[in-house]
Amino acid sequence: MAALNAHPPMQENHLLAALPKAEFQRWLPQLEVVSLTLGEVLYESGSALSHVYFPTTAIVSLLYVMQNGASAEIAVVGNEGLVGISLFMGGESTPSRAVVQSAGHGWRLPAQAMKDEFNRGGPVLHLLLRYTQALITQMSQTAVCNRHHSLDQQLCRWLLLSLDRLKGNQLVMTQDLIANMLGVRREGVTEAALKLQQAGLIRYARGKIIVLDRPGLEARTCECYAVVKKEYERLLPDILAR
Amino acid sequence: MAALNAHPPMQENHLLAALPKAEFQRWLPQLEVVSLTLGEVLYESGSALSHVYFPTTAIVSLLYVMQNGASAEIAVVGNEGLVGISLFMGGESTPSRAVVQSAGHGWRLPAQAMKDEFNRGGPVLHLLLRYTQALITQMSQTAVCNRHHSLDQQLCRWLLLSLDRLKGNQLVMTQDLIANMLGVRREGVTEAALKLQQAGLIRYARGKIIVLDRPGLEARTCECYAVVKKEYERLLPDILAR
DNA sequence: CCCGCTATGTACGTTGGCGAACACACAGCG
DNA sequence: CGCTGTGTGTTCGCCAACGTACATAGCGGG
Repeated sequence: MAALNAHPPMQENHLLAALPKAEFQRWLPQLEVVSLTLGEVLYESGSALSHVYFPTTAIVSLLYVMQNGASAEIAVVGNEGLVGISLFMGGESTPSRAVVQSAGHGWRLPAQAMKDEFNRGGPVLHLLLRYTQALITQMSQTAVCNRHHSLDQQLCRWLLLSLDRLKGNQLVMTQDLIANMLGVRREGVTEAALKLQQAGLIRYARGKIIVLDRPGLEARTCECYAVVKKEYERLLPDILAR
Repeated sequence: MAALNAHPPMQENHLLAALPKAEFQRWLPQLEVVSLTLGEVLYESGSALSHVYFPTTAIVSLLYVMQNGASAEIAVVGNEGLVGISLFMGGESTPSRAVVQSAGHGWRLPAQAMKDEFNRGGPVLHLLLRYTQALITQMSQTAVCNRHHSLDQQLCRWLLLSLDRLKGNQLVMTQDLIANMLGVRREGVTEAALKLQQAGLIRYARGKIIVLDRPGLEARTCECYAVVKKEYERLLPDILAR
């Protein structure tokens, strides 16, 4: 773990941190720090992955982009997880796209190293699969939320999910970006955000959002947020104990 | 495979059929034919699974039921797959419910047998994970579809997905049931179904739907259906070659 | 310091799906 | 044979989100 500390600006990735020592040692020589810039595409729909990414301070969205250009977020990945599960699930690619939603850093590992490690079986395999199940829950709940909940509620859910994956209480994120993730109009996000600001829950200006009252957001969001959060805690207790 | 033929009324489950001989022989003594009745709950949200199910002539919906009783379908499983992936993914349970959406039969296998086989690694593990990735795609696409597409389009998608998992061109399914799956009002389904009937694509009465013009449905549905179908074919080519 | 760009705010008519209420019609049962 | 329950059709007002258009306001570079 000393190696991690050798990169002071890097926060940990909790999935990496939970690896048994032996496995981590095997990976270490191949792990590489990368800077992830806003809007950067880590992989494209249908293309084979060259690396898997373990975000530390960055957040990555899994996004589906429709033929007409409209988009919808499937799930979000931060320092609790990894981007590129299709590598070990066996598909090599997915119909979705991975986009950096919040700039920062992460580690990356060559695809082959990940596959080799996974195929050894053992604890790494089980850890990755439990993470994948948590991710599945997030995707399912996104489907439910898209069906039944108001934009106001979804915005709260989205802010909380993002906040959980960052340190501090500030998000660097324009309303236009959020609208793209949620798959709604920018104007809709403006109205919803205004309500939250007027209620004193958040404050924002030109792409910076500061969360003032987190419990207030939790009170306004739908059940989806709690369902996902509890499922991550249930499936990955060793990881999320911060 | 002779054992399957020993049950003439049973159609195959393609996932079972794709198992290597040695593995199949190990499972055989523990496989049990079960009759699945409409509305039967195979597992409940949050409860541990006692068996995994391999539908043959039945269709099973993975459903999330909200606190207020509203529901939304996450994905659908038929003779191409299995119900209970959380067993080998490591979570033992999920926040969703598995409900029989179309009565029929299936095989079931005790949970422990599935876990033991999975933990041997090898081809069964990879087969199951590829299936899981296909299921993930279906879930993702459900989220996208819920966000962006009209009820008319979603009804077509749903009919096609169900049809793909049955033989023949008839569905036994009330509009009320469909509304529950899609998470919409029954009246909405009535209106959408009327349009399809008036266009000569389907014919229905009191819980029986007959598809007259499948290409017509495909022309009316959104891209989601094709995305999911292609991904199943890509990930499970050995299985879906009927 | 001003210009232009980007981010946010506002307004207007439109629409798809909602909730509720009720009409009808067929099937199966006693 | 008529009754009852279940499945389907129809209506009406309502509202959230949409598409479009345009207004303001801060920020950064020339």
